[in-house]
Amino acid sequence: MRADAKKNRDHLLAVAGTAIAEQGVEVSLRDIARRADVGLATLLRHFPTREALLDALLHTSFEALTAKAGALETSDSPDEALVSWLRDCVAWTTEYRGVTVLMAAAIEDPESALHASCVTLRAAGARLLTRAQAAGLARSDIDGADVFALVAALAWLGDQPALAPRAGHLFDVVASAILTGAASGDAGWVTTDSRP
Amino acid sequence: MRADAKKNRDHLLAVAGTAIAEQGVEVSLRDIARRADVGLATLLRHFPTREALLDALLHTSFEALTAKAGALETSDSPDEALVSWLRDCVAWTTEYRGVTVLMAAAIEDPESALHASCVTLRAAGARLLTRAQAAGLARSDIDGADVFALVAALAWLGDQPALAPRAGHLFDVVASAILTGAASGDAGWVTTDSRP
DNA sequence: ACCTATGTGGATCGCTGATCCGAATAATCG
DNA sequence: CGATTATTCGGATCAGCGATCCACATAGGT
Repeated sequence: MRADAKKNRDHLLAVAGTAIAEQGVEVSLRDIARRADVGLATLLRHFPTREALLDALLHTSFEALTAKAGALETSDSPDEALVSWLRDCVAWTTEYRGVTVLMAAAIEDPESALHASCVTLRAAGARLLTRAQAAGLARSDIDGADVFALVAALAWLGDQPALAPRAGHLFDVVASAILTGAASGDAGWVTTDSRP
Repeated sequence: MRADAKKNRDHLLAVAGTAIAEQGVEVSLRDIARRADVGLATLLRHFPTREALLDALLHTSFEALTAKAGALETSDSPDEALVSWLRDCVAWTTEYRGVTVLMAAAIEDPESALHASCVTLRAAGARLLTRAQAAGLARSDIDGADVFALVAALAWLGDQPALAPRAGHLFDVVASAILTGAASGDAGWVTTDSRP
């Protein structure tokens, strides 16, 4: 890659990160190009679609989440491992308002630039789920795709200004449904807030 | 209202219903106007915003759901009443792909044309929840807003092509979390599908 | 039959992402 | 170091969106 091209690419990624943090992933690509003092065509050549831009931007985040899942696979409490990883996933999406919709669309679209990352993430979650199920700590009538969908739904809640205040509490509610709660019926130990 | 205006208004509503059924609530307003052989300005004068159009279109559905909730309030099993009404709500949204996002935005925006309908719906659900809680059949650490958010999240799942196949099953999972399952721990009786 | 208040829709605006292509420039070769 | 070539750039343009304006048509009461 030519030096000026790489410079533009890196600069665009930096600017896109800022813009998305401010306005969410649906920010105007023209805005990003303007703020990077670059033509819109240049942005679109480096990243032909919004998904391609996001994939480049979120690649390290995806890797971090996947790595964390790998580390948790040897934890000695598979239920806590699963729930804490799911919580991390939901928490991570809050940094990229609107990303959930794109990921939900990408998981079944092999053409999407985000497809591979989403599939990897789902597989990582599935492994944690399977381990918890094997230990009898998670209900057995769900699979990795179910967990991915539940996390997506909870992440979407966090994206909706009117519903976001409930997202944390509802995560606990849903977590209590995933776990079989052999220890405690209301799964109080995963609760992070203290509403009645 | 002048007779020709009313004719246009009714015709627009009919055409909009068809178009939304085909393409979801984000269908181009220009398309609706075109298909109704009417200028875009005419559509926008009758319904200044997309929300206003939807409110007019969905008004009878909202009334039906609210009425059903009222009827269920005298049911002799508050838990079944709550869950079956929630299921109706989720099922209803599948007829209007994408409506969930608009409703989630409207519930806290008094300016939205959909605001009143959403608030009414939430209140109806809250009454059914309170009744189930009073009978000790629903967990006590959630309120009407939580249930509204959960239904919205499940409805959103049904809107995502990749996640929709799981929506029915995940409704049961979430329902089992809402109910205290005094009768059966895994709330198997609300399950409608038979996946392992 | 007229007259006015009401309704209409083509034209236009600013915005979106997509695409084209002449101009600019980095990298390479003589 | 200078010339050549392949790459990159970005202004211009296109079709689409919703919003708005206003000259024109017409329904309905007088």
